[in-house]
Amino acid sequence: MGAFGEHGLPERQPAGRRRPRITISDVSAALGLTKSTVSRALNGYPDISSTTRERVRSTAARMGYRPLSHAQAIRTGRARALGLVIQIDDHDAHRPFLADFLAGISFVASGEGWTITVATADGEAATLATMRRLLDEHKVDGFILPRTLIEDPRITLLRSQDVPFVMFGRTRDPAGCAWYDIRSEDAMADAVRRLASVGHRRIAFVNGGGRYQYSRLRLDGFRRGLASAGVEEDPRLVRSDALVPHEGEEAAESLLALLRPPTAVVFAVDAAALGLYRAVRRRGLRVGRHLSVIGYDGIPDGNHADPPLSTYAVDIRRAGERLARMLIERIRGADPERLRETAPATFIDRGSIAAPELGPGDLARLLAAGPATAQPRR
Amino acid sequence: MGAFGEHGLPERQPAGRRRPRITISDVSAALGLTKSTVSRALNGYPDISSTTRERVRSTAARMGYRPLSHAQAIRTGRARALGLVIQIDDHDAHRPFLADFLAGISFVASGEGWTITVATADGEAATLATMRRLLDEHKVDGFILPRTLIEDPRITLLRSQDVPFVMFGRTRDPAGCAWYDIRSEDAMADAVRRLASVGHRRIAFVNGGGRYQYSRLRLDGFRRGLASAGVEEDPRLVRSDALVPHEGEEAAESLLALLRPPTAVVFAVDAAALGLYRAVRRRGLRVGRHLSVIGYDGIPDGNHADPPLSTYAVDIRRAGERLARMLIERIRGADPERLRETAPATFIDRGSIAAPELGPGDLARLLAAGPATAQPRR
DNA sequence: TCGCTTGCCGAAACCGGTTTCGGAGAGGAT
DNA sequence: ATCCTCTCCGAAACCGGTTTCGGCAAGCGA
Repeated sequence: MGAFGEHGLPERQPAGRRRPRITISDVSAALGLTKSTVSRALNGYPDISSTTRERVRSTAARMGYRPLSHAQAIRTGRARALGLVIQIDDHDAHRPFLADFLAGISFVASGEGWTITVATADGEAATLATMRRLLDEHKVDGFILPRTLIEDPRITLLRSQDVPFVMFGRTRDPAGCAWYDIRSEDAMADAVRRLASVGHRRIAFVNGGGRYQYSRLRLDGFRRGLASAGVEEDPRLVRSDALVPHEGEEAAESLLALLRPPTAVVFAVDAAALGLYRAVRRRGLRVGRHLSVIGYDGIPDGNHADPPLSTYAVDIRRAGERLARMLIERIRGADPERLRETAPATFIDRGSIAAPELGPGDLARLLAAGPATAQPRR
Repeated sequence: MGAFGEHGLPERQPAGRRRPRITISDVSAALGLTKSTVSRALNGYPDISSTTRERVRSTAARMGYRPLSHAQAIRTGRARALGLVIQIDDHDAHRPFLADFLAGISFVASGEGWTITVATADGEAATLATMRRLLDEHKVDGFILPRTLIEDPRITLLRSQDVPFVMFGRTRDPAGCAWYDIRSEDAMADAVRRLASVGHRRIAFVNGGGRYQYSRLRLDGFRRGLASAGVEEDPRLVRSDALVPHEGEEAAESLLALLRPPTAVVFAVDAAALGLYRAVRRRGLRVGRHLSVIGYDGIPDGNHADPPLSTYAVDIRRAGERLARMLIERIRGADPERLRETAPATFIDRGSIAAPELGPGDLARLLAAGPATAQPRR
């Protein structure tokens, strides 16, 4: 009795009958303790006896008490929220997977009673401004940084403010950084080896954006693949900055215009690889038969190309899960250098690669014949 | 001088040199007023003289003061956050556009100093539980509901708790509901008229999921299109519950197996329409030539089909903007019945429709010849 | 001139938590 | 028996705001 006596019957229901939350005062009153004791018990302070601690824990749980995160935030400064700022002007192969990525983050965050605050921003400056605002207003306790750059101003900002963060991707200067990343460099190397193993010797590489750390890694992987397959690298077969179909198409055009064109092309980005289809189709040729292609990312669009694009799929939901887990640990004080993980991508063969039907010479002649010979094969 | 005297030099920098936020006390001290006066001035209370109000406003602005939303929330119960719960097991044609949707919401929300809290949930029960949790913890002030159902338990929940919300889509019982929606029913009618105008008389319709309100509307639109084109409806040409390529493929198969198959198919969902391509290709026929197709949604995948899928595109960023705006107004007390908007979708002709080359009879004979005649046309 | 509104602001309580400080009581050593 | 040290909890301040309440002064009518 009297547990709610101090409150004078809470009949202040705004309009709807939301049941009135139970507060820490309710719990303390029910236990005959003070708020401070309950608070310290629940937060594991050492000056509370284990008997009391357990008693508090169990009745708090039984009463369904959960502290109001922003009421705590006002004192502790921590909102129990993970921040994610998505730069929309940016190319982002992950965009089709954003829902999966969020699902992974949300799954872990919800389990820990944390929430996710997302924002979008147009341009690098706006991204930084948004992050600053979120920090300034204590809306988030840390950030997940998608698509890290070789030199990333976000990292500079967060480091200077001493704000916890985890990166999806690596960066040049890893000091104090925690990350989760897919070893796409291994995928590139694997792609080259696969192509070489069925007979390709002229293998081209079309890379992604130069500012991204992954581009550097994937180029390295491509070269490693060539080396391990015993194929000498030909610099004329390398292109870069192809992120969207249009750019991929241009790269493909310039490759096909070579005197000795490649018989296979490895793309660092699926979306760019789809551009090659257009170039090939325009010439009346067929991907997979006349020209082998491998992409990376596993975007769903690739499934509907003809033939479907062979690629490396990324488990992006798991990436979200791991990143959320790591960020929470990081916020709780874990050493960032201990929070570093990578995972492999998975090859999916959908039919866009095959043994070379023609040598580069024959292919060149076929191409030289021009689009004229190759009209709509309807 | 002395404006910060009470504070005794704020040298409590946690670790990084985050500049110490300026609080309402800083502002009031600088003005020689009390916190309460500053608070009421900024919140537009009538018992503050307009001179004082302006003086407070301007110095607050000059000092860069912005109230801590969770400090206000503890008293007001409002967190200045918009909630978005994404049900991931759900089919969602909007998924590829999630980033755009968020961009729209974020653009408006940021402009007003609000934030977005997103969560994902697996299944209807989990969605409701998540919403309840967010409400219980006062994490959000209202919700944007994507993909509304004919009977939507989320609406029931929010109505009963008197929580503000806006729907992306309509619902059966609109009492107390605010919404933004695309008039996809008009798009379906337009699709039929387009097909009829180039000579199609046997036009099929493959609808989406039966629980969604949009399915009901799109079927109505399809029928309206037939009526206005003077084509009699044939119930054998209507399918439903096709949301993904696989289901669309099945629907296409059963339509093509008819004694008098359609010469054109309208799909309520792009993703399902892509399934038809597979069925048609397997028969050695060609979309656009032998069978016309129109989809809806404007998903990017459709661009890479061969021929690209003609469809109706939705400006989903704008949807996000409008919904955010409406939700904020709703939270501020606007009448929901006043917050209702619809917008048209835009037809994009990419080449998957044409005048019927064959009558249904000829098409049937061609189909009856079986896939044997129609092997890989490589 | 007096009393009564009215306009305007300060004082203080309050929201739901956290954290500091101090003291009561138990136990051990002397 | 006295003193000292821990252990454990209560009291109260605090975080950064909002809101209630009351009072002072000016303005007004009588």
